[in-house]
Amino acid sequence: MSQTSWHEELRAKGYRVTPQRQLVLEAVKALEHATPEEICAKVRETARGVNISTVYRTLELLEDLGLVTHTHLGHGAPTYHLTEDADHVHVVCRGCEAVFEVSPDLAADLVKRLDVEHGFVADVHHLTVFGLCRGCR
Amino acid sequence: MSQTSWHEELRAKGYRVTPQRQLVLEAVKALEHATPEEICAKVRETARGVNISTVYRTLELLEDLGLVTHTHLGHGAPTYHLTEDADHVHVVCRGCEAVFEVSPDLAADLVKRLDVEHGFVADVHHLTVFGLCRGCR
DNA sequence: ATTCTTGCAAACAATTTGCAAAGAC
DNA sequence: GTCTTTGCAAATTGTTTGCAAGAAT
Repeated sequence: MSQTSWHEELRAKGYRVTPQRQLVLEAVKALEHATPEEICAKVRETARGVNISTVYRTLELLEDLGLVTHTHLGHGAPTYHLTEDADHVHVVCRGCEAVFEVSPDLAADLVKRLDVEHGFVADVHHLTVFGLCRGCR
Repeated sequence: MSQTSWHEELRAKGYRVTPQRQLVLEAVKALEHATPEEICAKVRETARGVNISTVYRTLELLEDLGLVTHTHLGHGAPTYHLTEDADHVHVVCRGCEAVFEVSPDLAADLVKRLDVEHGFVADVHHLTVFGLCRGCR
């Protein structure tokens, strides 16, 4: 995904390329699994700030464009990451709150059976499995 | 699970059996997949109302006792149901918002591999798979 | 009588929205 | 210059908390 490709995709759809949108995308790329608040804080480290509502609006836009995705890793705010970095399933330990990333291959059988037996196409990348890790069980 | 068993379990732990707690549990049983607000509304259909904060506190207590569990079926509030009715995996269609319940057996392979390959004990009942159903894909 | 539980109102966290000013094209 | 986007403040939604009054044991 080159710089120019999403710039042009934006413009082609009548949207505009703004510094805020570039900064938010860069923050998502840099942070990995960041909440909107964290992304906002990261962007504010640079000179020009960005308002939290702009972060929300921008994340929604970037998600529509398919550049970022989000997951719910627990109770609070969702976390965002680049779609291209998203080839994993999230595993969250309820004991120590640790978040692991495992191969989507582990869920291959589940995905296949949902498709064959129910005609359902699962989005593995949004999947989060809760439970207890080795140290906590 | 008989009436008396959880009443006595409550008392044994120093808690008290109150009408509110009985009403909330009955509402969870009756509604299935209900949010705290919905449970509150259901209870208010009966003569004596229950405050929303009491609903939250009661659900937390009932969850500690293992009588109810919750899942996140989307963006908003979590949904609660009886633990004994919880032997299924939730599948949510992002197209039509429909919620399906499928056999936990579908996830057996995932659970086993998480255990064998990562020492992680997955809680299938809290699992929610997002994707597109037959009609929406 | 003691101690737990409730209701209420206020605090809190996460998110959304209306609208005028600023910016991209 | 036109039309989108931003910032700001206010409104919304979901949840928690402090505390005095009320209820269970």
